[in-house]
Amino acid sequence: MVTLAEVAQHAGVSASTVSYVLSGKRSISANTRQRVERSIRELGYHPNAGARALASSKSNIIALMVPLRTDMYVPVMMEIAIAVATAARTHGYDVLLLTGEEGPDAVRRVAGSGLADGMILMDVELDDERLPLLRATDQPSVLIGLPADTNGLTCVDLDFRATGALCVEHLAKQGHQDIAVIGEAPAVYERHTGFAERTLDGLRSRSRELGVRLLHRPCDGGYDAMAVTLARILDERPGTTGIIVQNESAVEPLLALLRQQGRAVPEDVSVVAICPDQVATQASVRLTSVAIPAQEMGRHAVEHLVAKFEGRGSDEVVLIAPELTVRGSTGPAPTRP
Amino acid sequence: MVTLAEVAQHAGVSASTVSYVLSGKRSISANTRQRVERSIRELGYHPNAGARALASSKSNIIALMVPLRTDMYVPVMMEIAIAVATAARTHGYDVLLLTGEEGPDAVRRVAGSGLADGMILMDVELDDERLPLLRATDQPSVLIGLPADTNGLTCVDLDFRATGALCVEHLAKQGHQDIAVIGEAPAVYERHTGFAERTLDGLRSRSRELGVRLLHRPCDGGYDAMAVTLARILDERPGTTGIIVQNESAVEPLLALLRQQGRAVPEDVSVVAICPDQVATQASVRLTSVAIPAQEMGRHAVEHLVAKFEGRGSDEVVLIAPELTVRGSTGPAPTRP
DNA sequence: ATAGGTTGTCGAAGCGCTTCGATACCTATT
DNA sequence: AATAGGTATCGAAGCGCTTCGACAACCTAT
Repeated sequence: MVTLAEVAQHAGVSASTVSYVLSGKRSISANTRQRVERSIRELGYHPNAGARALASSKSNIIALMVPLRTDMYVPVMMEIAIAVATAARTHGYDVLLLTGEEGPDAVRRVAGSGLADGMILMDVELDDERLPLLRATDQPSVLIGLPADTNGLTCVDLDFRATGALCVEHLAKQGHQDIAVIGEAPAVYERHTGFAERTLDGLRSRSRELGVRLLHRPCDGGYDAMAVTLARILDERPGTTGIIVQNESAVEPLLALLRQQGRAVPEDVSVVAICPDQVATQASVRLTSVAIPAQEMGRHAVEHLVAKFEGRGSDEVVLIAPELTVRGSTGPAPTRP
Repeated sequence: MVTLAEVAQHAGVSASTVSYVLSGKRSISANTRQRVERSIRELGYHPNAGARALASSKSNIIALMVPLRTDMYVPVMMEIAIAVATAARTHGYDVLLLTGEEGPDAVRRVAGSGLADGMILMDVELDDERLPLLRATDQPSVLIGLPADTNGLTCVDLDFRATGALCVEHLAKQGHQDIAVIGEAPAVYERHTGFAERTLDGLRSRSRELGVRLLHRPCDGGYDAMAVTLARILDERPGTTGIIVQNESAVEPLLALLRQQGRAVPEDVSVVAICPDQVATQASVRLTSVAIPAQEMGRHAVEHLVAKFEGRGSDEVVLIAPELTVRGSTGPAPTRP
């Protein structure tokens, strides 16, 4: 294991000089810099992370807390996690993966031990139990998702309210009067996950404004649950011509069932999905959808956190504007007989 | 920030005593231990990770390298990653998330900086470019997946060869003579990912032994690709009565297409999937399947790595025996007219 | 010619912890 | 009674780095 001191000796300078070459915090003559850099290369030197952390009180690590649940939105979570890791590297940070398992204790452990310089929390609930701790330790942090009280917190999320509104608008504009919403699993609502409720909020208020009728039903993933939910919807509102789905694992079952019942998409029923683009383009019908911008969310989260490290951060809520991509699954409402 | 020294002072003992209470490496009287533990609680002390790493040359961190690609098997990857993180915690380790982005350099960086005590590599290719480096730095490591040359390496994986064999056996036992295999995306084979080739190997040799005919076609995920692939298969082998799928994102499209063509599952066609249980149970037909034991793989990987840290590790290849669960998608081959 | 700035380098202190003797006391064993 | 072996504790060194103050060497402006 090569140390700073060995590099210094090899280059014929003092240890501090090598350190300054590495950090650039003091000016170094071109000559010396080159000699040092050459020694570093020749000896294959890598600074020791622990020593660095100890001396500088900076670990260059960002903790990422992902939910333990694998019951929803897994690909999106994964994409966000990877986006976070990638973005973090471009700023010189590594990412520590914490699962929800430990719960709030993880916050305490990380903050207390100086393991990470800050943390990013995913899957934030409206009244998340980690938040009081986060506020107490003044650990720099960014949330992906929106809690009920965002006071003193920095949050990044898709604007799900606007997303809901956008979906309704798109269908209403095409003449749909009766719209059904197939939502997340009931458990998601029970847990008071913010995004689900906000989407619903956007859906409801916009449909009220536009004077269209809206029916919302939570739905577990999978074929069987979907069959029950769809039957119930069509029973209650036989005139439904527009469907909005917000549950990745309900998308394909829904399309299969519609097909099976002889309802053509988009001629008889229009379908709008809120899901990653990959799902929308790979489904059996190319779906008109609002994408979940996982990449962008991950990148934003990292950038805001790094900004905080550098003292230029501000507590703010960043809502990413939704974008609706029209594909083949929506069209004008069929004229009533 | 509370330090060891402060705890020591508060408890009226020396710093080293506190350290020994924490590590248990020397005997401490019950009395002293309790006093120290009380001080620790009262002051809310957390050992500083950096200092600890520096002094002990142990970071208590495991690096996990996940593939950057999100084109395949994402939920499985995620499940493994979470299983690794969870298992690591039970052994007192945290997990550092590295993306494939950096490639082999990440291995060098982590090994050189002492950031992690060892690493777990996922999505290992047959001739993986990270392996030479791994062998050069004697960084403790475990691979999830199997490279061509496992010499000097510890690997954990599902026994995909046995998996292939098991699928063929199950179908052959029910009288199926013409079996089609819908494989992973062509890109996966081009990349020479071990598991895909090993599955194929198992499928082929067992079908040869059992005297059944086998047709293998790679297939991208999604509906359109599946339609093309299925049409081609049924064109070449109209008598196909058994289908084995090894591509999560082809499962639902396949079932939809079969339904659409009036082929009943399992009366006309039997389908066996190689996929996580969740996919098998949530599909529109409850699928007979061989599960990918993500949890188990993650746990095994961690345990072997920790064993290496403690000097009781051995280089070995752990192949997890596949288990086939019979659900509703397979049955006796239809009798030929 | 001199005061005042820059620039480039060094030495030393110290970050918070682990760990290796050393020491002091106590209990068995001869 | 003298010795050996345990047990419980302390002090000090040192892990590899960052960073501060000092200082020499050189500019520039008066």
